[in-house]
Amino acid sequence: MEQTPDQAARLARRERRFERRRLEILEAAAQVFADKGYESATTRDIANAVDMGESTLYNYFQNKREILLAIVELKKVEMDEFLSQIDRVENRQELVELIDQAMLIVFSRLAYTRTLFGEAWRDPQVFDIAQARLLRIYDLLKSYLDRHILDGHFRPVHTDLTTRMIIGMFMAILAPSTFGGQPVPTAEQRRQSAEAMADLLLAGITFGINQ
Amino acid sequence: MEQTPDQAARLARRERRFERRRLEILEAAAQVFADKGYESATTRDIANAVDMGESTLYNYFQNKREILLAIVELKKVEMDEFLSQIDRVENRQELVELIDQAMLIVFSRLAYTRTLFGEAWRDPQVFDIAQARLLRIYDLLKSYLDRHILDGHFRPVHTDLTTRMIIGMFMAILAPSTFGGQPVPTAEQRRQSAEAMADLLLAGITFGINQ
Amino acid sequence: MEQTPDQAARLARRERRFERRRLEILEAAAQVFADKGYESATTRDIANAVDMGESTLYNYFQNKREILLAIVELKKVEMDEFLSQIDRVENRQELVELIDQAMLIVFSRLAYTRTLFGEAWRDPQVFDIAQARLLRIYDLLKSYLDRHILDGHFRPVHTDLTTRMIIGMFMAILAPSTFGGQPVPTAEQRRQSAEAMADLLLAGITFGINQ
Amino acid sequence: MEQTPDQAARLARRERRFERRRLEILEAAAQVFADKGYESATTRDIANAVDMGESTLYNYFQNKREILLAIVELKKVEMDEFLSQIDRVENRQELVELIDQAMLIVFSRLAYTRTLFGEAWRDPQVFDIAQARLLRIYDLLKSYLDRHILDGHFRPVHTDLTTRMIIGMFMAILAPSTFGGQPVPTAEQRRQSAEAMADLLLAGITFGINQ
DNA sequence: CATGAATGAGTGTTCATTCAT
DNA sequence: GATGAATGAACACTCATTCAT
Repeated sequence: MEQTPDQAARLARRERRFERRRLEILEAAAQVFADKGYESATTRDIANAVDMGESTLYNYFQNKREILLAIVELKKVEMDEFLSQIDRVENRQELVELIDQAMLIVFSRLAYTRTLFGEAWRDPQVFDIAQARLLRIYDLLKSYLDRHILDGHFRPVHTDLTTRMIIGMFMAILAPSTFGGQPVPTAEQRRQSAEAMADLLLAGITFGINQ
Repeated sequence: MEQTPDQAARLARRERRFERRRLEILEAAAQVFADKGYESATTRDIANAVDMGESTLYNYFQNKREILLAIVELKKVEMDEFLSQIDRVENRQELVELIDQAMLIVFSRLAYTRTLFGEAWRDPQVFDIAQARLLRIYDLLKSYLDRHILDGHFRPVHTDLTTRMIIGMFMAILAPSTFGGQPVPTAEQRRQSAEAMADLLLAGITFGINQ
Repeated sequence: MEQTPDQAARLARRERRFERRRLEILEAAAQVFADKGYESATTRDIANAVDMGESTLYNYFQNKREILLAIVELKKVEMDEFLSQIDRVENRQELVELIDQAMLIVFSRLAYTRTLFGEAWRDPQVFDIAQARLLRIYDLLKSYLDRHILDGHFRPVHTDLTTRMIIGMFMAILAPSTFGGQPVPTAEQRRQSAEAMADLLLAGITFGINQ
Repeated sequence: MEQTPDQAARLARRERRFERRRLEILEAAAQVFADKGYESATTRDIANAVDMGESTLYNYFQNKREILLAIVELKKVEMDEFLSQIDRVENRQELVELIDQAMLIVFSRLAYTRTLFGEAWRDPQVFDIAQARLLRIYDLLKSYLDRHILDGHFRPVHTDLTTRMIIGMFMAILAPSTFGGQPVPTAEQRRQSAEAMADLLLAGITFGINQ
């Protein structure tokens, strides 16, 4: 009851150890889920991947499903934060840069992405999270479009549908690596893809930018 | 050895009955798989959906997996055949029409599509089928682009990436109904989406069409 | 109600056809049971072996088990009848001949024998039949021994145990072909085996026959 | 990394517990297989016999078949070791003793024997094990015969066939208890059987031993 | 905190048998 | 008499989860 400072330190360390171990599990589980899908992945698979006993998992998570949810909630903000930079995009070059960086982020956590979208339409709760994430991105993009249509930079397109199509274009570029088992593109290829996307996108939504 | 006509007729009828029943099962199973995913769907679920005994399924299919494969192989050609009409597309109006019809086809078999793409990245065999289907579409679109770039109708874009992005745009439009649980759009909404897609697409790949 | 002669003939023919078909089934089923064992053999296996529909079997037998019982009851007498000749055996040469013929009989229906002894200790009813058959043989042999001990041809051995051991010797010779998957011996090999058995047997149960 | 002694002790105890439990299962399963046969015996039967949950079995064995194989491999050597004593047999009395002891060994594990021979001609792998065991015994006996024929103690019989027949005689004596459901013989009956066998056997393979 | 052991509730699949045609 | 189709009752096996240690 006394040794407060000592105890507190010990507790904090324990806490950190606990949190670190939790993350290890999530990392490994994300990979397993990405490979086999949530249903096909067994708790034994996960335990093996973290190199711990199966039952030990239950010291860190209530059940298998909670692991899934923890994964998909993880780093939920990162992309949003990054994408808020879109407001600073003022020319083609900056747009290319933004797309390029966004791709990099996705590739840096392929397993998470695969898991998220792989289970989203099975599991309503996961779906909600995926939707929320996409919605955040959707909002950023749409308001960007709206604004620049207003100020005359872009043609008056149907911003709802267009925003969705932009996301579709982006995912189509990522798809081969994310879902198709293709290797992650090199920096050069990534840049090329970003250029192509900016090209298709801009030449469609701006007046005669190419002329 | 004689009664050929009678026997043949009986055999043919049996054959048809068998095939019809098989299709009933596939229809129901596609719905179940679309709802729950292949792994979570049980043979009991399927049997209930067709309103037959669980074991009766095995008179029509060797095992659960064969049902999945039969579903994803089903109607494999329909979309390809339709899309070959793209060569006849010569102006914006015809493009809108084509997109509109393509959407209609997808919506007419939502369960199949969901099942196909839902399992594609779990199951290599399903993946191959999905890829083959997409590749056929990809080829049709890409050669269309290539041709019209040559004859000067389109800007010289990166046709590989652009083709993929076009598919991405299309899927982004379908996504809410296909994967998001949203209701299938009305004819009006469909037309509006087709217009928006043609708009974004053409204004990007043609020279100064808006000017 | 009238055409008695015609009807009777037709009925008799039908009866014969029926009996013939029953035997075909038993023949095929015996082979299947011999190969796979009763439990592992399926009614489908049997139906395939007779080249008929699975359900057609049930026009000839009440159920799978009845097929087994019909098999093991079949030809139950043949060996008994043959062995009653043992009373006429008066010298070594005739004994060799008898053993040789007995082996021939067993080899002529390997499948039946395998089935009978294969299921005998699983199925009490089959066991009873097997036991009854062996008992009949046992009785014939034992009374033969008893008689010839009385008349001084044989040493006064323990006839119960000795009879059983004689049967054991006989089965040991048959075992490789019957249970071991070895090919049925040639006439020459059979004769050699019969000689060896007579040799071991006689030199043991007669006084100084070799001296 | 340090507490080696403690950890090692705990591990060893666990190991022993595991092995003990494995044996319990094998013991019970052997009985079940002996009673019903491998195919008819269910995993539930086995589990009930060991008084554990059905699924718990699978913590000790990969599948039902592995239980069978573990049973038939168990104690594979015991009989061989014992029978190597045959070389020390020099007179009738010692032979009787040997046979008596061999019977005792068989009776001490009736369930194993029944299971082994009950499945041997169904399952090639079990067959191989049964054959190997018999072959070992065959070799010991045959070389014993060969040797004593050479040194003039035995008549020049056909040693291959004779060896097999000896095994047959032995099994014929065991058969009632092993396969026929008869009670295991008393020590007195066992001795009597051994005497009878030695009697039949010796009087056949030795020159005038009775005279 | 870690884990081996145990298990109930399912899962896909088999198979003998029935029945309408 | 022959059979395709249907099915209930099992069966071996899996797996997430619990619990004593």
